[in-house]
Amino acid sequence: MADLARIAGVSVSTVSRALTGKGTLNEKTRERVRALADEYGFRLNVSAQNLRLGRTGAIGVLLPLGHERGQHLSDPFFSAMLGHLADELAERGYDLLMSRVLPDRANWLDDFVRSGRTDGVIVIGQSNQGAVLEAVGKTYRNMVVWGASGADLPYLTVGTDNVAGGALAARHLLERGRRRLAFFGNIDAPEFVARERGFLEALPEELRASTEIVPIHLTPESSFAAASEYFAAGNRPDGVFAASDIIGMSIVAAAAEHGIAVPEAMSVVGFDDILLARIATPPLTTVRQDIAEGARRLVDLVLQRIAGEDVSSALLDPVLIERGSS
Amino acid sequence: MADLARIAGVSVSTVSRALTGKGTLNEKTRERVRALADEYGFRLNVSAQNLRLGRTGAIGVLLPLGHERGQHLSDPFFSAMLGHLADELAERGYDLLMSRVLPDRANWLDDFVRSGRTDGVIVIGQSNQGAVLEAVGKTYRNMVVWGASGADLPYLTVGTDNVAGGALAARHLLERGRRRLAFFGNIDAPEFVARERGFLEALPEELRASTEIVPIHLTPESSFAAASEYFAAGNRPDGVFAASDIIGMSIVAAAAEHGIAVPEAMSVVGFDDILLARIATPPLTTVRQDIAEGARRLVDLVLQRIAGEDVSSALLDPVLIERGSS
DNA sequence: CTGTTAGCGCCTTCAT
DNA sequence: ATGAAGGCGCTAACAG
Repeated sequence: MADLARIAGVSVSTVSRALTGKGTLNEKTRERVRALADEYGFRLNVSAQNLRLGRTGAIGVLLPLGHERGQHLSDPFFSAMLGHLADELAERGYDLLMSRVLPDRANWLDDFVRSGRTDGVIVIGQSNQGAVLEAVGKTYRNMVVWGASGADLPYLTVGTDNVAGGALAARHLLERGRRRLAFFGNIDAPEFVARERGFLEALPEELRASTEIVPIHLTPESSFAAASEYFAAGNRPDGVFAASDIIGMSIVAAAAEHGIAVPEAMSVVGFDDILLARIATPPLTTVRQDIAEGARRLVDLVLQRIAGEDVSSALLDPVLIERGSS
Repeated sequence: MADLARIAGVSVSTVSRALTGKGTLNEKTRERVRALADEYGFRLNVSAQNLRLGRTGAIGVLLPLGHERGQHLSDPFFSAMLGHLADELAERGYDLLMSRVLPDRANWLDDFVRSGRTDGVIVIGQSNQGAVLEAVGKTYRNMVVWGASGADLPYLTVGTDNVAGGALAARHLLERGRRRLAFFGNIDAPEFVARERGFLEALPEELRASTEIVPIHLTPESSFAAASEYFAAGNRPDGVFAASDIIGMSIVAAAAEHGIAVPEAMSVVGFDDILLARIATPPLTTVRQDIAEGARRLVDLVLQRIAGEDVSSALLDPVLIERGSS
């Protein structure tokens, strides 16, 4: 900046005013300095600017991999979310600092927020880190979490109404005349627990008892293996609710291997409505989460918190999308 | 830092030395300062630290969306790459600054690298931005691009040998006795052009002329729509090479709708080997790219360039994975 | 072994 | 309308 000031024959503060557009400055001087800056390929150093302004201009997006090392980012749901977050943040002039974290140390989140690398934090998925989130949420305000909302959590959440989503799946399978039901899902993360609960609660009492809960991992390989094993053991449900589309697709593939026709002999309902659900064979019936809207809310909330505004958590409505698998 | 120095009764430089571990310091003083820092929840401000050190501690990962607005990040290949990059960078103490960019302005890349927000840049996919990459590559050194390698590009590349990959697909289909061939792919980005070229070159001359090139977009919906239209028009190839797994899965789905049995009546070969390829119905034969290795190389190269070392581009070998779709 | 000092590149109050 | 000066939070000579 000093160089440019010398070249333009003005002071550094004038250069600053010309390039940021802030403050009051003669229009001609401003134009002249800007032209010179372009000519010499000069740009303001954003890091220094941010240091001076007491901000970083970045929001951290953290993906805790607590329950599933392989899940996040291999699951199209999370990458779609990440893409939308990137777009939303860019639109508002913020950078997106991404971090996958293996929460081995209990203070991974605390370390991150106190390092001052970002102005706020969006955590995608509670995973099994509920305690950590609560602890940090009590003292750190600029944090929003994608996931299940809770009674009175000390942090903001944005998420789909998972209980309602589970109920949608249950009612759909009942309408299809299915009675031998099963739920496939990871029971470690609150989102999935809520889906299971909503599913069970919407069933008539006698079915609730007979419905099988199949604990499963969230990666394609392991959920396929688990489903395959399940069918190999002779289990023959006629209606399955999968806690994610990836699990749902794995179940369909495993069923094919065991000669179980979908949807004739067994209906499968997924969760998320990832883009691939539409081109699966057969196309997957699923409970849709509005990812774009979710990303928008997450960004809205964290920026409002940074601005010191008063905000509260958001709950999004799920929608059942009927396709060929049921 | 000044506060902590006062509390500990030492100077700020002593605090700095204690917390960074650099320089020489009495072990007792170091411990005392550290304990105090913990007690008061003090952490060094990474931004200020980096400003002083003349670095940012971050690498930019840019995804140009030139040819396909919807592609990147909805394609599991790119998100898998992103995940691996995040892991590799984290392991080396770097942050990952992610940016999806719609290259509407010609100087999107120039703006980014000169803003000084990152120490280096990894661009995922050349898209249709070859000219921009070349221009910036001439003056900016710390850039590595995932994609096709070129004669003498002024920037570093890491990528799969797409020509060899195309040839693998061609030979496989020939072995299966397929003769009515088709290639489905976007012909806008160099990676895909190279796959097509490798495919055609490996065919006997008479087949090369009869092979249909079907231009296609890379999102699941649009590639499904295009494939569906293609079959609806009465086309009946018996061997198809898809430029990506997503396209391949779309083709399988579209074929099912038109009563074309895969693999009996038609073999389909994809490209990438995304996790889902294994659980597709039928499981997808594909040309695997080693994403983890690719990410490692990308990070290696950009960090070596930053360190001023002499390095050169890397080309990875593709492998054919035979599964049920062929 | 530790303290003092001079910046990293920028913005902003206070003068003029 | 512009310039001078101080400082954001930190590190690295240079002294002592």
